[in-house]
Amino acid sequence: MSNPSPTRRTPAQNAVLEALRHHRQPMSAQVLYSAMRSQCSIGLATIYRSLGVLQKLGLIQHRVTRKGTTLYSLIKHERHCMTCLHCGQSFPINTCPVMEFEAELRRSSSFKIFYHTLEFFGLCEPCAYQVF
Amino acid sequence: MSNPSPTRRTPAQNAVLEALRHHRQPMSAQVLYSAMRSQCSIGLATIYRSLGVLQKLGLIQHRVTRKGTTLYSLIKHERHCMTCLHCGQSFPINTCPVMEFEAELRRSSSFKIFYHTLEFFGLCEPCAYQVF
DNA sequence: GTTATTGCAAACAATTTGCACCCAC
DNA sequence: GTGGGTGCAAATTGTTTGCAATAAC
Repeated sequence: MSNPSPTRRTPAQNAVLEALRHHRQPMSAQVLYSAMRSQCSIGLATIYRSLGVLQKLGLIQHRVTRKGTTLYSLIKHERHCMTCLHCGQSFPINTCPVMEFEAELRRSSSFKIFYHTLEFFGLCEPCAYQVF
Repeated sequence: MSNPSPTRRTPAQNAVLEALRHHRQPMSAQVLYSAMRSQCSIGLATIYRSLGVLQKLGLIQHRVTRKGTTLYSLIKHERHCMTCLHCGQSFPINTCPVMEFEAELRRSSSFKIFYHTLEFFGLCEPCAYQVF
């Protein structure tokens, strides 16, 4: 649960951040690994460790896919979605109904909020028809 | 991704449902396993399979913890939370700011929504102080 | 009797940990 | 020289799959 308490930003952390900035979309650690691998030399473990720190710095956000893979991205591009429990496909939602609530929560609680995840689950039209 | 298309409710599925109903709180497959094990004889794989089907029937919901474990519970007891990225503790939130949005989404889209998850991430007060 | 369900064990995949090496200060 | 940062490989953990035995209808 606890990474070593960071002192300053390390080269690896910067590299990971840069990669995320460059690719502009949520990526898993493993994908980051193969993507960065071609450029510099970095270990998978280091990527995981860096992601952990960057998250605690409030710089990146995550979401967990249906298969259990964690995707990381720069904070801001909040994009929520509806995910089908059958085919696993995710359909993006372009609005966020939680912004105001989050602001309110920030004011009223001592918890330091960086980001949130919102996901709807159910069946997409084809699957709803097909499954039962 | 895809379980076999269910025909009717199986004994195992009913047992899992009953266990969830009885324990009244989100449980992982593994915990369900050891809990049910003492009562009846059931395999872990069967539990996973049953959970998958029950989910598609719109009977249970899930959320993934910070450690990657999936917790299942009966649909309704929606309880969202704020999770600390450092210590991993989750603090429940008692209201849900998404209900109305979900209803709207149901009307406007052909996706069949069963439930949603909402989670805020950041640092709890002690950790925010301690980490940096 | 045929088909779907189940349990077990093996397989898988994502992530974490132990440890030696190395670099910066 | 000391301490944190890094890479590698091994270990861990949650989940899925293959398959033979079984139960349901």
